[in-house]
Amino acid sequence: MGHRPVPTRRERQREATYREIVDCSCDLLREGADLSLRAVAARMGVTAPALYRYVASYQELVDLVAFEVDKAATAGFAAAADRLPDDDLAGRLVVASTAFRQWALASPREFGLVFANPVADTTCGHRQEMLTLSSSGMLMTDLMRRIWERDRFPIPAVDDLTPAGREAVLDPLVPAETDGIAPEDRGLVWVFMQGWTTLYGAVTLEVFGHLDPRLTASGDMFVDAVRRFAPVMGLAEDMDRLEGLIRDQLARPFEPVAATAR
Amino acid sequence: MGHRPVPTRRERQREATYREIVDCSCDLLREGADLSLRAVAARMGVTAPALYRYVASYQELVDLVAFEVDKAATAGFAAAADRLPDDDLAGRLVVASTAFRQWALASPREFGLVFANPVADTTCGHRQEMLTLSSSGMLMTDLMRRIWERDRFPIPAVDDLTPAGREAVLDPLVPAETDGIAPEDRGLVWVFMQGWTTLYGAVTLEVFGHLDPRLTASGDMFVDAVRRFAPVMGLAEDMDRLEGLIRDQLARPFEPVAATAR
DNA sequence: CATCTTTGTGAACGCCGTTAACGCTAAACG
DNA sequence: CGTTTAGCGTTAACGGCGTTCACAAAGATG
Repeated sequence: MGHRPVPTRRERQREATYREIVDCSCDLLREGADLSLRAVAARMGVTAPALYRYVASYQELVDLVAFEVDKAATAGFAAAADRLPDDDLAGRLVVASTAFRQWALASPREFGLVFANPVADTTCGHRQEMLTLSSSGMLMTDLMRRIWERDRFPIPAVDDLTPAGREAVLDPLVPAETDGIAPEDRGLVWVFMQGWTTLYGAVTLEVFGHLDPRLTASGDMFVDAVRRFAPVMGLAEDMDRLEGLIRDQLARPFEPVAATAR
Repeated sequence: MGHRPVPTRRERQREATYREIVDCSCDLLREGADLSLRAVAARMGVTAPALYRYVASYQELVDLVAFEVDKAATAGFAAAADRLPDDDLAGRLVVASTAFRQWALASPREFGLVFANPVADTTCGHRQEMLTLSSSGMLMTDLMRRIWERDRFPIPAVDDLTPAGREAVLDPLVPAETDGIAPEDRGLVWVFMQGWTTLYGAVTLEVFGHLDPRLTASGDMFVDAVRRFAPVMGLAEDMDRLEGLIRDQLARPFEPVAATAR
């Protein structure tokens, strides 16, 4: 299996071009310009139609960039969590979530690309992978799973879920880390979704400017949302300490992890 | 004051044109086409530059349409709530919220226009009105306020809020119905915001396709989100009945209220 | 060598927002 | 009443966008 079919010269060339496309796109976004085939092409020193050898349409470029942006941002969230000891799982979770919020507020364009983009056609039969492009979602759900494995906080019984809920947790569309979760414990996946709903809601509200700017500046409503969700994961007792960690993370500017080669 | 400065002929003409612009824009959105000055102009039997006599830019057209779309949609939510007795405030609230969700899912383009639009510049000093364009938000907060006036469910004390929270509830930017709320009861406004965060989050998540389609189809996660918020408003006891109302509303297709003349 | 595939180019099409200079027409004014 | 003027619409044009197509250079393949 892993015998890696040695890339031919052309294949390497092609992959390098792909990376250049993504890099130029990210540069454009970072500079506040808006993403366009022509702009990317120009920056690469190439004409626009050339890009059609690599992406089939503008939308495909957007999807490609969104995927990479999400991956890069997630690395940043993980790095923020790494400031804490390995065994402080709850701390890592709230810090990663806070880093997510700060990234979103600092890079609304990128956030919109990844999370407020009409994610693929709902009618495209091939079991739309990347419901959430998953990279960042995965980080959070993984931490939640490990907290549960340690604390065994109460989760809904699979039989108590609605039929659609049962289906969704037993055979999830998002390719999360659910494989290691026993069928009878799949109520945990429901908690994943509750948490994701809460986090996504709080952050999106702020990014789109539908919250009082003073609260967005202070982060108080975000903290409140986390506080209200904490009991679901049995973290009520720990919450005062956790709020400290959140506030601490809120104080430092979000720093993206440097793009690693390869 | 109310002596209505009888509109001159020109003024009536001008206002009629404004309405035609909005109407044509809505038609375009409804048909799945995308909103553009040229398309609107063409549909009006006019050339594009003519529209610049009415809106200063494309963005201004978007804002104008968003405002009207929100107003019209809100009328639909209110109509849905009107299917219930006047004194069933909690029922009206959940039904209106459910209608909001259904509208959003049925008209994602319009929803995006109103609620996922980089709402004005945050740097524009003039105390950005319409943080949420407010029409629909107003409907919900009004119902919440009336429920509280009747039930007096517990609300946070103003002094328990964070400094930014205090400022935000005492001198709110959103021109809500807060005027009638005594300063010492302004903790209620905090509950408004919590509710808005929850509702906005649940709906946006679904509209942007970041939830398992089976759950979006069944509405189970939406119901769950409402269930988790209900206790905050002291509606836990009533929640089984309310879920019935939600499911009932989920079953009927959302019908926009017919545009009334004037 | 000849052949075929891959990758880029230039020109063009149709759409977009926006600006400018120019008429027409209906209200406003003396 | 006639004359002025402000409001509204026009045509023409600019630059930018995604996208298509026919074609040329360059690389890999036999």
